[in-house]
Amino acid sequence: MSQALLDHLNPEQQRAVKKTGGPLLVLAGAGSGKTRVLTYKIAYLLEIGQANPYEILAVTFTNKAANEMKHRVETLLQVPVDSLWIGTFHAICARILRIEGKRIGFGSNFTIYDVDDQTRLIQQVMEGLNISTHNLKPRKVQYIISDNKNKMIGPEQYERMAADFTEQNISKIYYEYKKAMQQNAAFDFDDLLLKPLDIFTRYPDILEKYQKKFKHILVDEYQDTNKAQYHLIRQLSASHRNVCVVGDEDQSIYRWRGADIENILSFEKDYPDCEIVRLEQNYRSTQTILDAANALVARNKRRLGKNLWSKKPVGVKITSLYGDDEAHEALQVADIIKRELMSHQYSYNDVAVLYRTNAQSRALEDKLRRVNIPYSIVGGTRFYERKEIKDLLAYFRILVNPKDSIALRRVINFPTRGIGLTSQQTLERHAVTQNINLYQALIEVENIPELSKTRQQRVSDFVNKLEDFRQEVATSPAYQIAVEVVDTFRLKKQYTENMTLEDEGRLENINELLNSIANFTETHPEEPTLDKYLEDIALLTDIDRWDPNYDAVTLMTLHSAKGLEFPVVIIVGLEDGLFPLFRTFNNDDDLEEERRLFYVGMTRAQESLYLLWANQRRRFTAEDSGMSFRNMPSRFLTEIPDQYKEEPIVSRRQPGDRSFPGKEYDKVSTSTAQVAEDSLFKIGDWVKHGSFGKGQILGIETSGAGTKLTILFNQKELKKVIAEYANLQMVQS
DNA sequence: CAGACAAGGCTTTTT
DNA sequence: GCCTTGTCTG
Repeated sequence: MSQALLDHLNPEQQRAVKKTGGPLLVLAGAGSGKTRVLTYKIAYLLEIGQANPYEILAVTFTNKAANEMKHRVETLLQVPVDSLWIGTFHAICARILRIEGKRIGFGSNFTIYDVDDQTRLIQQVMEGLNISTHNLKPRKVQYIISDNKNKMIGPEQYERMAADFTEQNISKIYYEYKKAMQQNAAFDFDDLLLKPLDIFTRYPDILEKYQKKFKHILVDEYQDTNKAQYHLIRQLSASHRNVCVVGDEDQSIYRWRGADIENILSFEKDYPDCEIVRLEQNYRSTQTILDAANALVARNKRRLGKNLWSKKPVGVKITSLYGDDEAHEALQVADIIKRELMSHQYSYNDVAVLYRTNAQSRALEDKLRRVNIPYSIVGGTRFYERKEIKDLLAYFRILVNPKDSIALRRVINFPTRGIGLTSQQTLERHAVTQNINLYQALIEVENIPELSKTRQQRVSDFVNKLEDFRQEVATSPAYQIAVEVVDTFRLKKQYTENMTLEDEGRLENINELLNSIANFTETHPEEPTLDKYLEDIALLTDIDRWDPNYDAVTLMTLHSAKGLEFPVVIIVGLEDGLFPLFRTFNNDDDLEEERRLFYVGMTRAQESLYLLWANQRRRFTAEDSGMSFRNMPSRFLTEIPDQYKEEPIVSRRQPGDRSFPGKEYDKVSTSTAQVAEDSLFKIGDWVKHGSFGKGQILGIETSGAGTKLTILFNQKELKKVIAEYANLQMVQS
């Protein structure tokens, strides 16, 4: 049987799988089958009796990859491997924290704070410290704190390094933030990695337990590990030293969040006795795409070097196109998709459109919707970050962890129940002076004479309901509680009263969340509790929520595309300043990372690759909102040798193609009549608006902001909207 | 205290 | 355009 496993692999892959003792570095180029190697290696270790499932730790980059890998191992071996430890760094750390939490004293009911929660907490901390949020934005402080955590710099060390007044303030905030997180029994994403390390240092017996347990450790995407992750692997593998890391330095794209490419570059130094296997045969792309990508990335200095080759045919050359602006670019994308689907037997989900920034998706969405090409977006405004969803989740979070004051503040007066700002401030003051948490203050509300009897009553009504649910939360299934909470606190009522289109959307989202909880309850029969559910969704990646089988074109950032492949890949926005971004021009390391990102994008393509850039693009930046930029083509385009590219197709947009007037930023031709003539919209046209519904255009005028349309909605509401923003769809009267 | 309305910032990538 | 924040009124 074990030989049968190996038969599916090429000689290098076999070598990687068969090396079962000691450190192993697998340098796996794009599309060289590294997931396959990891999967087979786990299967092989189990098959030959080198390890039991619970003695293997495998770290993947997404939860989806973890589930797929586990599933494939089970298919290969025909036995379940439930006790395997496989997941993302964050998921595995959360698991360790739950197990060890009780003993360490923080309990196992902690909450995971996302960036939004963190920022709110930082804002509170700043208010408490009397530091104005005017010049120093909480969001920026959040970023700085996270950055320092990624480098394993704590508040003490940061304080010592603080050079100026602002940094001294940040250091104060950092201290208080850390304290507040503890009081809230909350961990942020960085804590999830740092806390286990902290525990290992303070409780060596716990470290020893895991060192003994994990006889074999496998890590995927090792080039994107940060300092904390590096130390975790180092410490956990110290006893058995059977550590296999797989990665590709050319695909390291997370430097900005603390990933250190040195981790993979110096693996040999860390483990002088390590074996190195290079996987250079690519099974994904045509030779043309591969050669072009190789030539591009060869310009980078900091790499171990390899040369990918493919047995696949040479294939078609890379197509590059350029057009007028983002709307025109989107039109070209739509054309490419239609053409590819017609000339090959592709379906929509064979096509991916990749971009550097999430904001670029809007123009694409607009166009694809108009021409009826189905699409699905990965990332962007995330489902779990929507207001109505966060409100609902806040209720659940309080039930699981009443110390979570961010969640409590969020819903203490939502839906409004007569506990206004003044009452809240009184409660907070009481909490601070009595040195108790906010939830406790609500429970003891009758001890707060500053609040009138009616106010006290309102508070205790609220907190008593919560207390009732808290009795249930550990035992009842998540779905049951969720439905009861929505019912008791009338969380849908807000949105059912007027039923605008926006309300409908919010209701849909709430129902979708309830469905997902129902689904969770069914698929986790052994522990269908709310706290497990909350942890699950907190650690989801964007890709985890994406369904590759749904027949739609996929729109996502280049970062999200890592690890995926599509027959047709279209990369848009290849303009100097956007990709690569302006701010990377003066820093070689940053520029090399942008180049690697482009390399990742190119190597997603199996058959055809399209590269697009637009002459002019409207961008929102901190300095200049909504201005249009003139762009030069990306320097990366010229770094691809001509022999792999078709002559660039320069197309001027035909007047009839215009989704909106193209020249209004030129400041040359802005007379109303002319723009109105150029516009896709005419007076009298019928359009549909996302929240206002159907309406008729009564007037068109131009202003500095764009084309202003006066529209009569539902025959009664007169509104002025900016055409470029309004997300309008043309409809028949 | 609640709701309506205006004003201003925003977008580099994500666990 | 979106979203958050601040201000005003009943």
